[in-house]
Amino acid sequence: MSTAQGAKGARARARIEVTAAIKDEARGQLAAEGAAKLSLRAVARELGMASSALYRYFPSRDDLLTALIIDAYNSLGEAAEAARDTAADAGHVRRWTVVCEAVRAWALAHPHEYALIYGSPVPGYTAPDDTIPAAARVAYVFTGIVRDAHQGPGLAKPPLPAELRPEAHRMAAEFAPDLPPETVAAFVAAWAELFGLVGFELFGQFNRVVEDRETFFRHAAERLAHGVGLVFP
Amino acid sequence: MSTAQGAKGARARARIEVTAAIKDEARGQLAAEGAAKLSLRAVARELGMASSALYRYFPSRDDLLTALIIDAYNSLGEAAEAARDTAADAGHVRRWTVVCEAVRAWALAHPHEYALIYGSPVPGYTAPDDTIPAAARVAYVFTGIVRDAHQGPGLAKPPLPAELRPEAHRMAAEFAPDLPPETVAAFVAAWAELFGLVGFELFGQFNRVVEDRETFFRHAAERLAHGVGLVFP
DNA sequence: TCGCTTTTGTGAGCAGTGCTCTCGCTTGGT
DNA sequence: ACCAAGCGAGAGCACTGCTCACAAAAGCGA
Repeated sequence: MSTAQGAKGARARARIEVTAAIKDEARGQLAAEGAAKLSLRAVARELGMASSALYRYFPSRDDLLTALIIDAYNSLGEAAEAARDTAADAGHVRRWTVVCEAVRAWALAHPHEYALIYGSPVPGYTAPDDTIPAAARVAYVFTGIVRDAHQGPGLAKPPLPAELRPEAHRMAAEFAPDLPPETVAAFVAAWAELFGLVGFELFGQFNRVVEDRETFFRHAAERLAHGVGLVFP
Repeated sequence: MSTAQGAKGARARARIEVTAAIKDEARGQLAAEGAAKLSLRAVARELGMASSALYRYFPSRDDLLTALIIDAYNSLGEAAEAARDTAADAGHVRRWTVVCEAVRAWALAHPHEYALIYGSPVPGYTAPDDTIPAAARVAYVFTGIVRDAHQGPGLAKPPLPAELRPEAHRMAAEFAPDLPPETVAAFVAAWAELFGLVGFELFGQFNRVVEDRETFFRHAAERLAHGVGLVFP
């Protein structure tokens, strides 16, 4: 037999350990210098291994980056979920804005990671499929709040122009059959608009324009909540 | 004296000519492959000059990039202005959405340029001062529409929470003393939110989510107009 | 236990990058 | 006609992502 250790052979355990070490070091460089300056050789150097050895774990630099992208999505998702849970028994609008503020806070704390996932997608044009579930986590937190409001008496239906009805019905049928189509359409827009607010602040578009960004953002988020139909505090 | 030619000596003319050629070639590479793959050496190669000669015109790669950034802002600004002029005598909401759609169309037509200016700012953290006036052009088109509505009877005042009043007054005093503070605050938010919508579509966040993006965007833009207080069609 | 295959790690090497420096040539102004 | 400034060329440095042939090492069936 063998060492009868934890599980699945020491070989496999070492592999995931080294993989994690590489990602950690890479994440550090990403946070410090940005995705553009993330260098495989520097990561290998810091880990005391030959640069070529790193290719046993990630077939290319882009693959390392997409791994970091997934981690970033999950980190942001966790932050959003944690914020939702701390405000579990507040009103719907309050819960919405609390999560919005958590997203903003995460972005300000991890600017380069945020740029990696919501800025220009550096590698190719279309995101790899692995990123989709991780990316959906934040959105899921928001839809959960909307869903709660819908089950209680806290959701007003936004107006839905006739021209947009087919698309709204399609989106609702596919992603949230239990929610009114007008709500789903309004939510998708608010979802994108929220990240417009965060991105503008983070990428310097608000420099010399918005000063008190904290309160500005909070009220913008509140207006987004109203736009989705969240009415009670 | 001199050659009595067009102006300021042939030397200077040649310089701006070569500078333009470099920018053109660089813009081509940017559009084709993205900012990450823009290579000074490739530009020089394509122009038939030594790569070191290029440094007579742009002290560094980042300087070339910021030149392209300014050009991109101006190109987007021109597109917005042109759109505004084509709808000169439509209602305020219609003019607003027409300009929004022009911004979106420009972004879809120049994805890498858009990513360069509204995606992650690649060079440093703060944008060079030269970019500010160019960046303001688009915003100025929108404020022009809002101002027109304000001078006519087409502008409703959005609600302004007490907490946001100081900031709204400050922004209004600084940028648009002729507009109500509540309008200015709502506009700044709508401005950022608009680019959230465009960015999400362009960067693939709407993949598998929004199908009929044209009409989805149009109505989202309309709702933004209403949020700012634009009421008449 | 032996032997074999698969997995890891190594170092050299290729093609490419941004950028610097020195060297000559051309040009503009005086 | 001279001299300084501007401009282009080439070599070179330090760095990058990535590939390849090769050597240890670990796992596993016999």
